[in-house]
Amino acid sequence: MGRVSREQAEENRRRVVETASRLFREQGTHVSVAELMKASGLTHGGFYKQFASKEALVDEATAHAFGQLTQSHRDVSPHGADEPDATRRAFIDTYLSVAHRDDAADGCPVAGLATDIARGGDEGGEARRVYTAGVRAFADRLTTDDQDGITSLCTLLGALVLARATKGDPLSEEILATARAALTEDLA
Amino acid sequence: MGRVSREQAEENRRRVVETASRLFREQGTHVSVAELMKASGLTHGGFYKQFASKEALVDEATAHAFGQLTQSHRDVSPHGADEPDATRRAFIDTYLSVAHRDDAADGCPVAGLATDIARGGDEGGEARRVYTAGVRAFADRLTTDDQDGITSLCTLLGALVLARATKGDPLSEEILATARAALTEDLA
DNA sequence: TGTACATCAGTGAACGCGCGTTCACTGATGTAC
DNA sequence: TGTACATCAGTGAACGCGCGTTCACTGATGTAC
Repeated sequence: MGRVSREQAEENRRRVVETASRLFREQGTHVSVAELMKASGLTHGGFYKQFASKEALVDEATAHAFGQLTQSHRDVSPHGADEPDATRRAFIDTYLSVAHRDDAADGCPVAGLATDIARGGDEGGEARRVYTAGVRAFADRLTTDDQDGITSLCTLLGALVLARATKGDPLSEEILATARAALTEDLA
Repeated sequence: MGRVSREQAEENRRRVVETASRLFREQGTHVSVAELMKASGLTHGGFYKQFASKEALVDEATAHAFGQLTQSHRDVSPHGADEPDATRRAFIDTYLSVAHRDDAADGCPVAGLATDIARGGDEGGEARRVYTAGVRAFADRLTTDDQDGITSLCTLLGALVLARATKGDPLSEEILATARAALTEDLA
């Protein structure tokens, strides 16, 4: 193929990080370098021209996924909205929707990466720090005068994880609907 | 080593299932057959004298883990206890303890196996059915006149998963304590 | 601006290793007489 | 009860395969003049 322009190389690199952040959330960080590169339209050999190791990509993809999450929080933040209750209700309904359950790749990294982060070595690298900061920020966003953000996040996350694990059984939709009702019952 | 007595063979088999049910909860179902057999005091070659495939062991180990869960529910059931509120409080405090966070191997299979079940193929085999039935039974156990069992389970599960993923940061203990408080605030 | 050449992103084969699984072999167990 | 032999749980080497990583090579890009 020969050398590629600097802009093209940067775009290729970005696409690998983006692909990784999606496949890691969907299938876990065990997704292979070869698969990641193929899904990005490249061959696996070039990987180490862009990344020091697979672990470095895991760190970068985790940061990328949490960057997107931060952006989506900014887009529909309960804080300072005209109608905070309606905004919160919309956020909860989206988070606990069938669409979010079925699209882990584009979904919340707190849910998609939880187990891989938990099992990823006790010390844990950059990914663990980014993850923890993301959880804290998420809980803060959910905190209101009436609701504790940490507890709301636990219920949201638990419901999404359980709905994904029981998908295919009616219980899955029941979990989503029940948690949605519980989390929105005090809202206007 | 030569042939082994029928009772010895059955005990060896039981030990493999038991070991698998612990290591799968702790590290995921990616734990290798060789590692599983070694941890059971055997060599890997004999595995297929006892199990049809690794997938069959995953199914059996999942069922074993949920069998233990059912037993522990029976031991400290909120139903029919002399002091139901105290029993429920004790259960929640144990479930959201640092000890349970740090011992996934002997812990709740709903938490330890959630991601592996969710990612384990859309149709999913026996393990998926056992898991779903276990979630339903767990939620039923948590249901009271005042509390919805599904929502309580979502909060419990979410808190445990998040505490494990943020372990090493003070946020981890904060999550456990906050969820404990929220889940027990209405109890006597 | 045009030419000569160095750079380096991407390719594809290869590395050692661990995976799930198979198999020839061992020898104590279990059984037939 | 004692002996002869078939059974089969467990061993350890081997299988094809995919893993993360390395490397010689290609040839368009970027640069020096």
